[in-house]
Amino acid sequence: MKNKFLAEMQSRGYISQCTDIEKLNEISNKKSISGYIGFDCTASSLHVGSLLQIMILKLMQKHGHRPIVLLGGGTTLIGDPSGKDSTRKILKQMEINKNIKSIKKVFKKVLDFSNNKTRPIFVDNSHWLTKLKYIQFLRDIGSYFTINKMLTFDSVKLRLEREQSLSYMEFNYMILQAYDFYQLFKKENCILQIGGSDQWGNIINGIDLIRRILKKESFGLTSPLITLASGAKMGKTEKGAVWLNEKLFSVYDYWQFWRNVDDRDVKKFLYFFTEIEYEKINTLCEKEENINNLKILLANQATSILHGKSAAKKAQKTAKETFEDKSLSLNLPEIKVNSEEVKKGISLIDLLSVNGVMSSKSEARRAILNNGLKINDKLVGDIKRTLKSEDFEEKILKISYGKKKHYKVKII
RNA sequence: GGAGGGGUACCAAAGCGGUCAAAUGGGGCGGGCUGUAAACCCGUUGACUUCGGUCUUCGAAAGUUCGAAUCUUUCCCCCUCCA
Repeated sequence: MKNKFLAEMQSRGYISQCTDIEKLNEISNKKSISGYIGFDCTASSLHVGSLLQIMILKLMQKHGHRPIVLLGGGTTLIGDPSGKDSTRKILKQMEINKNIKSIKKVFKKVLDFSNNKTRPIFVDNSHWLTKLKYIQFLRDIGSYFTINKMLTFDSVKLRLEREQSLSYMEFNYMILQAYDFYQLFKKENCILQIGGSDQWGNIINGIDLIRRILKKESFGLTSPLITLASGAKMGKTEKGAVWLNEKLFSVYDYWQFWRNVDDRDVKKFLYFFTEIEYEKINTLCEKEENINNLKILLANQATSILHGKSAAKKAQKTAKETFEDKSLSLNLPEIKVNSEEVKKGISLIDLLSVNGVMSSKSEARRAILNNGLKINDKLVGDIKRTLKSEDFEEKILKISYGKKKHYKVKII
């Protein structure tokens, strides 16, 4: 297992379980294979929770394999019960289509489309799922599944044990996902399905189905659940979920997210979320004495992968100006005010609550009273503080909320 | 279908007629210390406010009372046990 796809997968810590790693390794070393990962389309963007899977797709490309991205328009209509206590909210077809379009953008940016052999394929399972005929499907596919077995899968078992309701609709989810794999196996010669560790049961079902109908072998592989040193769930910040789409989570915030990871998670994240070679990471971690440099490296690499090099550089520059030089970076998030209002004086509390920096006036008041607000690095302290022309220098001023949230206020 | 227990703020959980915007813990936010880290310590955590207060909140609705998260009725939901 040298220098090849699975070896790197393993060393980077991408593998939790695999149905038959020896055999899969043998095959993937001999020829180019296709593997797929399905993504949920319940939101208009994926978040960092899905980033590991995306990195796996990238890694497939690196080793000459072809990734298939399944944007589950069909299965999102149903909702995967895995790892959920209650039924997910059901989306309309229209919303799902919008989400798929938006989610696709991320893959377009991250994956490589220049190489014919490894160019990713996008598929939407609604193409085949919505055309299914109920009776036909029950006879052709449903007959291969026993309720006895289905009841033993965690996604179902846990719900039943907790006496949480599980609708018949959701109960069918695993069959549909199995059918997806079957379809992709037939259409695209896709022999591998990858997913998060909660997908193990669903993946196994697909493999079984393929074996039973086509008498062919296929493979399943799951990635580990990412755990943080602090025990918290990965991907939460003061700004909420870490989304991959720029519109929902700015490049600067994304860079900051990586810059701020716990010391104990840095090395792991370098393996997970950068393309730096495994050995290189090891030597870097050994040699580097200031872990902050590794965090900057992580932030630059991870941000480059998603938003491109120049955007990452810009974010780093903004961070440097803001935190190291303590100056006002022009790239900070901007709040616009108009010059007429400035002449009259704008209430600081109003400005912050209206622009979403604070969720309410009370919060703004509290922040000021707790010495959490600064204008141009000077403590505010007075809840009646207004912004006047004198506060601005060349029509610009900086407001800081806490140590990490900085905004540029600009007169227009 | 029968018997019991319960629904309280972001979460968990106390309160069981006025002193309750509601104990306590977790989480969040801010401050201190630091390295934009962790740990620790302190403050804060419904909204609005002319900072005097005012308004809305304890599953939903109606009622008793000067006064209800707390009592009554109906309804909805959840849990445990029995059939």
